[in-house]
This record gives sequence, structure tokens and C-alpha cells, in this order.
Amino acid sequence: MLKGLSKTSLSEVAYGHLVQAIQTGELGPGTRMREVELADRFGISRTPIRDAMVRLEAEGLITHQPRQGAVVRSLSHREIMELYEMRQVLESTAARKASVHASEPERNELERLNELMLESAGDSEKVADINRRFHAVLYECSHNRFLLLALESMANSMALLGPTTLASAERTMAAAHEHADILKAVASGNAEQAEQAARAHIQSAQQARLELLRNF
Amino acid sequence: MLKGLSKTSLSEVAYGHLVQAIQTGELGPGTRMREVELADRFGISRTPIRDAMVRLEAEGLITHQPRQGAVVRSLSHREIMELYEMRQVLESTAARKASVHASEPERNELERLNELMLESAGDSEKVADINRRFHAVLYECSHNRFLLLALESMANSMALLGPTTLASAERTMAAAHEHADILKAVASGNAEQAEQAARAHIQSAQQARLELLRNF
DNA sequence: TGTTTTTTCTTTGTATGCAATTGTATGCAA
DNA sequence: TTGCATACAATTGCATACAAAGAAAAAACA
Repeated sequence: MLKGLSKTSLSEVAYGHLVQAIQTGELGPGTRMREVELADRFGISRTPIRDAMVRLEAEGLITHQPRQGAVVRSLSHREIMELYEMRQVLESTAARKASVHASEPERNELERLNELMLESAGDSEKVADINRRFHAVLYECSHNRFLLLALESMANSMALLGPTTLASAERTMAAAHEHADILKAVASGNAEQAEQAARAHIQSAQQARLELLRNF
Repeated sequence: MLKGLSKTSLSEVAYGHLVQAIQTGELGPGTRMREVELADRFGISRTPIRDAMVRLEAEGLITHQPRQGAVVRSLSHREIMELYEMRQVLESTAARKASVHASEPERNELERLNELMLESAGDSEKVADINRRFHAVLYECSHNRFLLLALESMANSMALLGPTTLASAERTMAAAHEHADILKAVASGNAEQAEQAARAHIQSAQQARLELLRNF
């Protein structure tokens, strides 16, 4: 059989389900995760669930006290700020590297995703999903496996923040604009400008997050 | 029993053993890791070994192809460069944050470790160990949990590089000097300078690594 | 009634067995 | 000899049983 096309293991399936459940809020921060309960829900045994949970813990999505079980991690205000700080560093680095290494097909894909996001303004579910994919592709463009690993782990941690900040059409349009700034810098190979644009984008995302938090 | 002091699970023990074995080169890059073999070696069952291996995979230390087992990851020249690139980003960020957030006891600890390292020049095992601790404390000083997580994962990946670059007394002294530069900037609260000093330190570490690679 | 001790019960940690899959060796035909 | 098919062995993926540790509940005592 061709490599890479092998049937995904139940552990991976379970991992995917759990990340998604955390992203949708089905498993909100603070939720206790019982192994048997999850195993029953997915119709599998505890073993692959444990595998998935070990991985989630390594990525910081859940905390796990010995003999006491795991809970979906809940972030304090301070930790949320730390996460955005970290995101600013990683994402601006990714943009910088992308300005050097991104291939033309990659740049085109980014353009297309950003257009698609703008067209979907209003449908917050769809916008959030396209936005995630936009950033995921940008991460790939950095062409640095270690950076990519850290970015993916961080992106998963973002799931802990709850609902997207891209609910309003205005914010979606603003974000698309900021994306376009990044793309322009990436296309022209201007590393400094790309880094700055990414930094600015994350800063306004942080701003939007704070506004969202204020209203709760 | 007091919370937090609970007996560490076998999974954690196994994880520690495996990381150490990779660090010492006992399990060098490319080595196949058979579950039963490792379980026998540690005198435990396969389950905690599997837990540890899932975690190692999440951190990028081993690769794991379904039904084919795990091997200690081996880094191409290109990947080694990527790792140092990443390290430069993370470590300079840590130094920057440390210049803002490090407490006095933390700064003192860093001073002490650096002195200790200098005194141990010649004993490469000891120097490498103290060096690791120095960097670990610096990471803590950033007071950003997400940055810390990424740094720890990256530090583990460094184990894949093989023998330390701090074997010679000269390189040890140079490194201690560079550490001192970082500490000076951190102590004076000069974020920009701290970032630059850390960046310079990683660059010369990368240089030393390249020289080491050239001779093999 | 409030507190302490004991007991039970839930849940995780670990071991182990079975089944599925993949690599490898062997034999056969071209 | 080489290419290919088939059988076998090695090894993992998953399920499940049992042990151990905490938490909750119940009972005993002041």
C-alpha cells in the first residue's frame, strides 16, 4: 500500500474528535473527561482514548492530575494574554519565513482562502473555519518543521478561548484586510513588512478578544 | 498525602528514561524502538511505554508509522538549521520577557549556574548538564506558560543533535561569556539588548554545531 | 449536631491477551 | 538469476481484566 494512505488509527480518530469537541465548546474549559465515558461515546475502548489524551496533555489542551482524571484546561485572563503574546511571536515569525520561502501555488491558495473568507462574511462558523485554514496554510509556508509544530500546538490551544471573534461582518472584513496586508508583504518578499503585518493582525485579534470578553 | 507529591506514574518514569536515553545517545537517531523490548528493559508492561511514546511523538522526538513502530527521529542538515532558527526565535523571546519579568532570586540563580558552569569547564558532561539547567531557568523567567511549553519541547528536540558542543574549555568559556551578556541585559531590564544577546548566543551555538558536524 | 473513622464506590494505572497488519523468507515459474 | 506469490513470524493496535488510589458516603462517636 502507498505510504501515507494507511487507515488512520482509532487513536487519531479519537484525537480529532476530542479537538473538535473542544473547539465547538461541546467540551468546554473545566469539563471533566472520563475515559470510559468518552470511550462509550465513540464506541471504542479506553486505550485509544488514553493515547489521544496523552497527546492533548502534551500540547497543553488538557491538564491531567494523576489518579484524578483530566479536565479541559481553562485559561485565566492572564494566560489568555500570554497566549496572544506567544501567538504574536510565532505568527510574525511564520510570516517572515513565508516571505522568503512561500511558493507561488501557496501564495495563490492564501489569496483564494482570504477571498473566500470575505465572501462568507456573516456565517461565523464558516468564516472561523476558513480563517483557521488560512492561518494553517501560512504556517506551512514557513517551511520550518519545528515552527510548524509549535504553531499547530498553539492553534489548538486557541480552541480553549471559546467562540470566534469573527462573528461580526465588520471584524471579518477587518481581518481580511489585515490578511491582505500580510499577503502583499509576503508576495513582495519583504520580510520586515510581513512580520509587522502579522504582528498587527494578531494585535487586533487580541483587541477583538478583549472586547468579546468584556461583554461576558 | 500532600497534593502534588503523589507518586509519579510509571508512564512518567518511562518518559524520563527515554528522553535521557535519547540525550545520551543510548538511543541514537534512527534506532527502532520496540515496545516489548523497552518494556522488558525497564521491567514494566507495554502500556506505560506506549503512553511515553505517544508523548514523545507529539513532541517530535520520535516518528511513528502505523503498524510499523517508532524510530528515534534523525534530523537532516536542513532540519538542524531549522531547529536553530526556531531556537533563536524562542530563546530571544524568552530573554526579552525575562528582562521584564525575572525576579531577583531567579536572576541570582542564573548567575550562580553560569559561574558553576565556568568552574566545571573541561568536564563536558557536567557542563552540558549545567548549561541545560541555565537555559531551563531562563525559560521559566519568561513567565509565559505557552512559551515555556514550546521551549521545553524544543529543548528536548535538541537531544537529537547528539554530543554537546560544549566539549572544549574554550567553547565553554565563550558560552559563559555570552550567558553573562544575556544576564547583564536582563538585570538592567533592557529588553532589546537581552533579545539581541540571546540571539547572538544561539548563533554562536549554531556555529559551533556546524563545526562539530564538519568533523564527522 | 458536628466530627472523625470506616467503608464503599468510582476512576484511573497497569498488565496482558488477541487480532490485524506488515516485513521477511521461502518456493515456484519465467 | 530474477520476479512474484504465498506463508510465516514479528510487532503493533485495541480490548479487557485487575489493582490501586481518591472521593464520596455511611457509620460511629463525642
